[in-house]
Amino acid sequence: MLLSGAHFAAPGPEKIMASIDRSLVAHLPLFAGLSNEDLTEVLREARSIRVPRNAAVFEQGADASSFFLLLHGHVRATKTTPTGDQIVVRYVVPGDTFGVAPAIGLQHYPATATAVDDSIVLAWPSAAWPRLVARFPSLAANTLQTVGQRLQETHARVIEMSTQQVEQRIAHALLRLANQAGRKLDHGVQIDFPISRQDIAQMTGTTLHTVSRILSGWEQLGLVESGRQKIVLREPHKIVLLAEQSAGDSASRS
Amino acid sequence: MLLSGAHFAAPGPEKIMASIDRSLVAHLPLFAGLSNEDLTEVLREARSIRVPRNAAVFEQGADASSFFLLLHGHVRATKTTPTGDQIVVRYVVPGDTFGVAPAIGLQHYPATATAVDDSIVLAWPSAAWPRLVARFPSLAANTLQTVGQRLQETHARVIEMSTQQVEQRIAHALLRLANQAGRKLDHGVQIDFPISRQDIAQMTGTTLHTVSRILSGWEQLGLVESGRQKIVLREPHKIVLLAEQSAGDSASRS
DNA sequence: CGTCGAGTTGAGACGTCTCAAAACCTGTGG
DNA sequence: CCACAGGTTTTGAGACGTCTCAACTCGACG
Repeated sequence: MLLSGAHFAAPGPEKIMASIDRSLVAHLPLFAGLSNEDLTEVLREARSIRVPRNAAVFEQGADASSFFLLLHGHVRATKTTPTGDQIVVRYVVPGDTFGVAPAIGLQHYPATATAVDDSIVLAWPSAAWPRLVARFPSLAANTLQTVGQRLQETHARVIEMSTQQVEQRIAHALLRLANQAGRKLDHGVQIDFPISRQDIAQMTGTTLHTVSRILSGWEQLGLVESGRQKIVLREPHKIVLLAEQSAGDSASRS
Repeated sequence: MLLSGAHFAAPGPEKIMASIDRSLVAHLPLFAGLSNEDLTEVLREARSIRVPRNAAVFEQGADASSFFLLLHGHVRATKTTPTGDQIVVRYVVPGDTFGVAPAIGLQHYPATATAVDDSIVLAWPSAAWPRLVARFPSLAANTLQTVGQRLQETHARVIEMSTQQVEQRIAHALLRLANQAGRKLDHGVQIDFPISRQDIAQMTGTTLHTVSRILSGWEQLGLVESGRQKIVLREPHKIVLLAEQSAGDSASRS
């Protein structure tokens, strides 16, 4: 399962030969501390790839042949257990690195990355990592910071799952998504990519049924407006209150 | 809340002036790729500190003045939420780094570290990190790998909490602890530091009551032998089976 | 127009939590 | 050396949140 060639032939991601727009990426955390020339040198080794909606960038367990930076679109990282259960690890937003298995010493991708939107990614061959790091040590330092932050976020998720009930967890998840990928509308904030109840269930450790019930409830109260793979937060502030609500104090019962 | 001085005055950790035994640490992942002289130089900046049982190495939210390497003993890292809920992030075993907040760009410790055993730690001042990394880039690369691994482990924990029920999660937790800190006895494997039902509950996202009930059940079946802050796995293999058991297939009902 | 994925909703089962009380163990101070 | 104090563990009983199972609706797309 190499990145290029056969694997990408079927669903259709394709290389784009245009040179990469440096102004788009220069400010990213990954490249902090690099000069303009350094950046050019780093980017020279990357290819830009179009990934159509619902196509996989890489699959869990496959050989970690590349690491990536998302330029445009949205990518969902999921893990599947031997028993077939699946969870959503995170949603990748533009500017994020992902699939950094080579950097953390993994031979194989620990998750599957799927474009949920038509997306554009930069891809470096894994072999480039040690070379680039040797030449530009701040790449390692920057990536360390990023991975450290993700570790903190994942701990936060563990805490949520340990101490909060489903409604609070869903509220948190939606607020996080709205912050990362919210599109401001006049009647609220829309999560700017297709997302199903199932996806939310896999982010919060519950079932799509429970998610559906809770969102239906919120819709009744006018907190959200949701449809097929679409969610708009109409009252973000009230959802924040829901999220912070501790197990004891329940709301008015309609 | 600085590391030295007043903070450590009360419970009694004390500096040990003996030079650090290099043979003990030379093989650790953190130091991979360093020459003997490099190692000497790195160790020169560290102090060795004795931390008595139940004393804190650092507190969540405190200024991240140092980062650490555990030489001897065991340290529990915990996080407390604003509402007072607490979870166990992990148990640190000898050879592990911890409190690496400076490396991942955090100004304050995201968790509290408490010695559960009389322990000995190496401490470097935070200010040393950028200097050491500049001089020995493999430190950053090695730490990146370590943090990456921890991220994987934490994801595994999220998956467990999403897909398994309490009994399986406890089984997994105990097996992990036994692997990391198991002392082999003739009648089983003992977890080699004091650990309460409460601790296990905070590792697995449940209550001490449920942990107690389940361990009592296991004790009936002869799988474990447990007492006050003590657990011996008598039948590790059978516990592995329990851990792998999916939600559907329940055991024989006595 | 039929099919299929996404969402909704009800009813009941079940695992775990909560509340409560008691027994137990261990280190400490009288 | 004993008794007490405080943390740990056990166990019961009932409440409750969420899952499971099941059926149905809706809308998009070929």
